[in-house]
Amino acid sequence: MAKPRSYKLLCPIARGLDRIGDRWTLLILRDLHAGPARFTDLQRGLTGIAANLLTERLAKLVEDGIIRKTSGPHATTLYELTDLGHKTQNLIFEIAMFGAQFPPENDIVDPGNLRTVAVTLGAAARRVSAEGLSVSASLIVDGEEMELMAGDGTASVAYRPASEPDVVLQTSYAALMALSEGEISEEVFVQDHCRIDVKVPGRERDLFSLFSLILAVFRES
Amino acid sequence: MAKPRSYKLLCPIARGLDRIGDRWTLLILRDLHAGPARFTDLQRGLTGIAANLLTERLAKLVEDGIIRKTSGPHATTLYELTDLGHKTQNLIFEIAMFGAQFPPENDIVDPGNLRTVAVTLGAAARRVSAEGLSVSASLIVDGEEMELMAGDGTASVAYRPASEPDVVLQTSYAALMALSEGEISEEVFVQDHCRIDVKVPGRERDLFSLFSLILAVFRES
DNA sequence: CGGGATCCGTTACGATACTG
DNA sequence: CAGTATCGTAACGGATCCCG
Repeated sequence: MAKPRSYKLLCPIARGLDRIGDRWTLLILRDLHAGPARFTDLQRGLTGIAANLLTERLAKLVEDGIIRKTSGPHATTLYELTDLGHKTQNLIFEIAMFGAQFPPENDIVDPGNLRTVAVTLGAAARRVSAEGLSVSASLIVDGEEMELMAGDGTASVAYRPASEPDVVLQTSYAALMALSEGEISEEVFVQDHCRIDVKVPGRERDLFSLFSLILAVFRES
Repeated sequence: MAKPRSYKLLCPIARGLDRIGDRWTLLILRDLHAGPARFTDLQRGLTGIAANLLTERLAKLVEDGIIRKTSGPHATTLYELTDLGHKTQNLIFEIAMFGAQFPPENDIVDPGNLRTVAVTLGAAARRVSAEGLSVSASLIVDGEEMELMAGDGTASVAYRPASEPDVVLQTSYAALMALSEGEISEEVFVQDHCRIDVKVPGRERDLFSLFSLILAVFRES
């Protein structure tokens, strides 16, 4: 496989970049933070990464002990983070906080799935102090289901259908990004860009509060 | 300058990587966290980055508002972080924490200066709870002077000669890395790999305590 | 000597096509 | 679904040259 480029420096930053600094690598890890994924899940989430590159990156990540291959249902292969891989959590969050300060390109290409959304929201949710909030919500973005939860002072987002949600909130990726960019207010978002189905009356207020807190995480960057 | 490669994704992580994800870019920022630097300071600290690449990276970082050019003494040009650039602090620290877990390559090339050391130590020092410690030390690594301070519960490292140090500690880059890798103990480090000159008796104990705390930051990764 | 610009061989990437 | 193979293009790396 020919040895890849390396900085060959003793510096821990350079050593880290030698493992995760290649193009696409951090985005692959980003998607895996949403949970185990198949080759094609990753390929779709990364919008057009060449198959050979994805193969190469995955092989190197496995070799470095950052991810591993496992067997999923129907004899499929799944990739998942190892303990070492999970330690990129904060790192990826910090990149997201930094990157959120820059405007997007003019010609955006849409991802084939929304693992990115679950991961970004999840990273922010983990920083939120959700004291006094209690809600289990199903967040459906462009048809993809995520679970948003708050309780015991902490909040989290998972990339999977919610079980017994108090509130079901449907929206679009575009609206969600417009909200987080500050292009639309929370009021406009709720009024014009959401379909909300309250299963347990009153809990929608906790959901809105949680949304505000998550947004605040990005603003404070 | 031909538009550079971009992920063209809306994801904040991808947007961040579009600015700082290119090869060398994060290492350039790393060195600038030690303070303003000239073109050649950076070139030396990065051990063999091609001049055209450094030029290109610096231009893009300036364009994105992450660094700026200023005038130094003798009509020299200096590069320094903007406010936006300073926000990469945590990001770089997280990479260092992650990277410290991997072994170095077999054939290491030595950097031309030790900005990397000041930045890495400084990032760790900032996380330390230095309650009860008070010391101002001159840390001289392979002849390069840094200032290590603790007081008011916080600690810091600066890439500049110390003014009125309580303790002067001379050591080598190799010994320092062996210590942080756990290859030698703190006792062996102090005994065999340091020359210590105590100006204010007793303060050397605070310095050793501070060293222990900084090392602990890396171990907990 | 500091701060680049230019040139050119090598390597990595990106797109498409193809296979078990 | 999960990759491999091929190939044109873009980026990198090293060296040389230029200018104040």
